[in-house]
Amino acid sequence: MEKRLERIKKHLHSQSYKLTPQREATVRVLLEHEEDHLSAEDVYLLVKDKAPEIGLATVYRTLELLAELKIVDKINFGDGVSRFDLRQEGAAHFHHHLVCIECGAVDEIQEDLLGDVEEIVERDWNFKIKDHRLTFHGICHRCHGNKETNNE
Amino acid sequence: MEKRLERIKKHLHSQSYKLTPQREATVRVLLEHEEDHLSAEDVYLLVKDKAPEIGLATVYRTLELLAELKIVDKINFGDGVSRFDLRQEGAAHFHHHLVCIECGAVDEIQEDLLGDVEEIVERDWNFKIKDHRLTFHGICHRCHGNKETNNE
DNA sequence: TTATAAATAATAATCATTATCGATTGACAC
DNA sequence: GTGTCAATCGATAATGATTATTATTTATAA
Repeated sequence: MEKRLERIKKHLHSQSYKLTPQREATVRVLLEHEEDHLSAEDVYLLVKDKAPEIGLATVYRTLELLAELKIVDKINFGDGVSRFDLRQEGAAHFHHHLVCIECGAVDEIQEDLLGDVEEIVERDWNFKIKDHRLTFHGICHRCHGNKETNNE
Repeated sequence: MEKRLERIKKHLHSQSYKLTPQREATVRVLLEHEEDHLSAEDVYLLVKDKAPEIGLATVYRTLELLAELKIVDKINFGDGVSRFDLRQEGAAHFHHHLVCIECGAVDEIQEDLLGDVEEIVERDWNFKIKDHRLTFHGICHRCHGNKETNNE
């Protein structure tokens, strides 16, 4: 964790940004909640535990900065808030998501899966892919197990 | 076009909803701008030409209703507004999008492409897929042609 | 026609996000 | 150390998309 923080610090410095205490506290929260998909408000509340004097605007500014540097990805599941997700270090592509329409859980798929599809899109549509967003909506394995869903 | 409108009318009636003049005007705008990805505000302004007395809230309500009935899909490209896209009649799956980071153009991919991927996800993650969202961000064929992009 | 529920227009309210602005901080020159 | 400058910050106002409210209108059917 300290290693990743150190690398993020270097990444910021390479772009002439500083890792201020507020930014560090924000990054730490993201590192500690890597599995979650926190909204800016969520992050704000968690950061306040570490740095009670931090302002909401600073959290927004920091998340925006981290997104710009591709350290986090800003995603939207259609519920009216943006969520922030740490990009896997060294991952060539942004991971995918499984959103359960029963319980609301969001699971991640780290596997690429889109290799062939991207090849087709680049060739047939002459489109140079820089990033992607893939989200499946459906019933997760937990809800799926709880009750038989034979309809449709 | 009238045929599709008629079918949408039937679809509404089957759920005990009426195709009021305001709703009809809204659907007509969507049919006439099938290629576009209009925001609620966009739709509102266009509908006002047909039905000047319509209220913004009615457009929102109508779009929400149409989304609920799966006649349109609500999508979000991360620019702060929801956009509404008519679902292709008879299409098993929602189509995909290519968003150009140069010019902002949004193109559609009607081909499925995800068949194999969905099979893997359903099997390996035990996730019952009901819907999906796939968007590629990159350089479209128009911008791609204008200047050589050899970086990266 | 009259009762009733659905739908509407106008507009107020909400909520996430962004902009503003004065204060603070840290790096560096002197 | 002190001054200067730019980056950053906290507080909060402003914005803008969306939703809720409410009184009114419309459609439907007895």
